[in-house]
Amino acid sequence: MKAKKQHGHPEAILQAAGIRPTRQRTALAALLFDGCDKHMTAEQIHAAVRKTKARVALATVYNTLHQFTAAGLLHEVMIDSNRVYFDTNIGNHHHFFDEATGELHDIPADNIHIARLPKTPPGRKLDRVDVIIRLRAAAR
Amino acid sequence: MKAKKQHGHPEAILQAAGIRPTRQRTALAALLFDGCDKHMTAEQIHAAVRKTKARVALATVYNTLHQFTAAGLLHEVMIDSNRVYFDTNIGNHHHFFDEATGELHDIPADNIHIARLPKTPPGRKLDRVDVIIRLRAAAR
DNA sequence: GCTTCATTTTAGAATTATTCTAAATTATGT
DNA sequence: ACATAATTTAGAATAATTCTAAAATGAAGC
Ligand SMILES: [Mn+2]
Ligand SMILES: [Mn+2]
Ligand SMILES: [Zn+2]
Ligand SMILES: [Zn+2]
Repeated sequence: MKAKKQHGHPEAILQAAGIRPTRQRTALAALLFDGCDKHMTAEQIHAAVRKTKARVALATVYNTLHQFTAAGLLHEVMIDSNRVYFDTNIGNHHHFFDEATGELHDIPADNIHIARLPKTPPGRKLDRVDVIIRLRAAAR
Repeated sequence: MKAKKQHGHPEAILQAAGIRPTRQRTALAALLFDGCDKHMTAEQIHAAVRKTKARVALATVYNTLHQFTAAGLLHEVMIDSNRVYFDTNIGNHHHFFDEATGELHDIPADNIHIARLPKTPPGRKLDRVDVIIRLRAAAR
């Protein structure tokens, strides 16, 4: 009754993405695509799936997250040199990064205006523009 | 005859930053603060200093880079989940990241206009805004 | 120049996120 | 059911970084 965004059965999402819905992939999809935006590390996702009845090896968590990313179901966010966050919000948006807690929060794309973007160097194409607003604990 | 930006003797730079100019710190400062903007990883800096007569342990490279960063002589740039880049350009600017080569290139701050920045959450203060333009090899 | 004490450097071990390997399991097509 | 391909798995391997505890160096006082 509170879920944000559309979300179908995990199996249907995987089918639509051309990924075979195995037991472990379905368990991970159910966890990730519940309609709420999430930013989680592989370890966090592994811990979360462990709390359900499903058993999924850490290597499978990594494999699956990379497959989901390749299929466009997730985005990788690299912000902290020693963790990758997997973002279930695949729309155009930016991030607050709270350095105190390591948490990421979304900023809708239209909350930030970027103008006069320099043109991309020759032989390259623009992949994406990431804006990261880094936050620290306030002075007092 | 071609050096960009001001740069004094490495020892003077360290003195001014309140860092004791030891042999290894001076060697690293000489390498980094030659007036040209650089984006290098610890391993790259270690390799570069090895080519000079100076002998510096990798642990010392890491220690020193962190000290330089704490003193405001360098900025850390986290873009690639498995390397930290140390940036000698400490002014306000942004980056192109070439995913093909792993190279970083500066974008002057006034080449990008950011408007309507959302206000920082309570209890937090804005540390910095990083804009990363990710590039890939062009289609053909 | 020596002695002393604090600071710095060092080699190597440890840590941690992630990837790899090769074998075991599971799913699919017949 | 059988054969075959895809997936999963445990554990080993890798790689960036940090830690440890010992050795070297630097500053200060004599
Ligand atoms: Mn998080
Ligand atoms: Mn790593
Ligand atoms: Zn997000
Ligand atoms: Zn830069």
